[in-house]
Amino acid sequence: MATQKLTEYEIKRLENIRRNDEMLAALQLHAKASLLSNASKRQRDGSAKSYKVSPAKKPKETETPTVIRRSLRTRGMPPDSNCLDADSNENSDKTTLNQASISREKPSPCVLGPLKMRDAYDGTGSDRAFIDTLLSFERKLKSGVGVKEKFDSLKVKEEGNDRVLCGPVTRKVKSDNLNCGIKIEKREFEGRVDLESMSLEPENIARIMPGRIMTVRFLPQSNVNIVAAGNKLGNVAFWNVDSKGEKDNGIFLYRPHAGPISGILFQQSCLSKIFTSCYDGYLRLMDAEKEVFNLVHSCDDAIFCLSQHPNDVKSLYFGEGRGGLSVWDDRTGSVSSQWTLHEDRINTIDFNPQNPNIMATSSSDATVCLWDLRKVDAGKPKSLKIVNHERAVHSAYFSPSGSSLASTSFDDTIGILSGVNFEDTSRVQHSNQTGRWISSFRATWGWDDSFVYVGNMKRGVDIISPDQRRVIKTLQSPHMTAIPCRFHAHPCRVGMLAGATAGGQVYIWTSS
DNA sequence: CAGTATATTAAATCA
DNA sequence: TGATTTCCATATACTG
Repeated sequence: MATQKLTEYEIKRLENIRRNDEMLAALQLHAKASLLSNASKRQRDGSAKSYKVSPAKKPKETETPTVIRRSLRTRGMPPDSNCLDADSNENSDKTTLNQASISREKPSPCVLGPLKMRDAYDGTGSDRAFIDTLLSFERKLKSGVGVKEKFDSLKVKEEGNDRVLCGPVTRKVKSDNLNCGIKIEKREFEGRVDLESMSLEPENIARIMPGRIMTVRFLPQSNVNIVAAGNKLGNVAFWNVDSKGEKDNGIFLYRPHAGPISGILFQQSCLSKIFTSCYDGYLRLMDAEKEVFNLVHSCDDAIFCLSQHPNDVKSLYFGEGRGGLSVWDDRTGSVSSQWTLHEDRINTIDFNPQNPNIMATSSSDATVCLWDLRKVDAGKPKSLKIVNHERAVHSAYFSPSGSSLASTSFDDTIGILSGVNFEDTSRVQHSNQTGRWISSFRATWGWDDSFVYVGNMKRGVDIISPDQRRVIKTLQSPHMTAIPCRFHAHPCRVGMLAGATAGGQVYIWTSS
């Protein structure tokens, strides 16, 4: 065919253009370029991407030099203030409810070294109040207040007064018979939630950032309702849910990264330091004391997930590239271990609360694996157990007691793994076809082992009982105008559930 | 088999 | 209101 050669040429060319585009983005020239161009042109930046290649649309740049990403990394650009297009951005969206003064522009992630929070902050005013809030928690922690609080805000409901409640709060588990070394003991829990009382109040809804939210996390502190979320554009936003009517409605948006945020990690022991990971290959540490996003690690591969060992908070575990898992040691400031555990990207890493030596990974290679950290050495890692799904697995989380594991897969099932040695597997049918624009669903545990929460394509939150193996209730609300796809249950507050959408909204369900 | 092209999907934005 | 754009997800159907 005559067009064949042309197509190949086109492909090569577009690839060059794409890489050039990446370079431009990294160099922060995009923002400047678009500032130079007409303001009405709302940064149609993506015109040169390889999406829907139409030969008619020739980008301006014809001959693009090949640019090596590597060299950019090493070129430490100073955190120049002009990184951020100082768009005070017409505050036209004064619409309903809570809205941050969001610049819907693409962010301008820039700095390849430490990044001052002031420079990363995207807002008209000051983020002083927010920083001070974080520091006040820190002071409180140091003075010993509130460290051990858990589930203090809500008394456990009376037993048996609700037919919907079904799962036993405690499980009978024998602690012998450990043929694979997984020891899960019985544990009492009091995180029982009254599903019927869960509601979504309009004031607990906010659009806190532009773009698709990848991850949402509560700050792990009782009597504090702050969520952090990361989106596809590399932004991290904080929302103090209780500061209504205040400036910016308590929403603070930062731009520390240049790609999708794959993980946000609060540290129970130090609330002023927050880790973030990104597809751009960077691991940053936001330090509210020093008011900086430090660059703690960078790699060439994308970081797809981030987790922290419960008993060793100095060890960060993150999924890197195709099947890689790395451990970053905060003491030495370097990667201490690196394994290839899967054949495709690792989507989540989770540790068993009862036995933190047991780690679960979920992967796009359609498997969930359990690992014993004591046995995963430098050699060829061998998993304790493999759970096979039909398609990519997007999450695998241990239940609060540690006696179950819930995995969510593109094969339209949610897998439940339970039993003394996790020998029992069961499946719950659930449609997980999110398509391209909605972040994949991840069944997320609540406050005890009774339920997992997972979004559905009809703008609802399906609540699944692993014991009954079915959806027992769906949270719905006329206020929920988009599909909630990522969730987090407040670690200290039973019944408070955050759901995040592809449009930057966060819904906070509360229980009376 | 490795690389690639494409349909799919929802929501924000644009005209 | 309707049409357009988003565009590092995935499975499938292709090509060389």
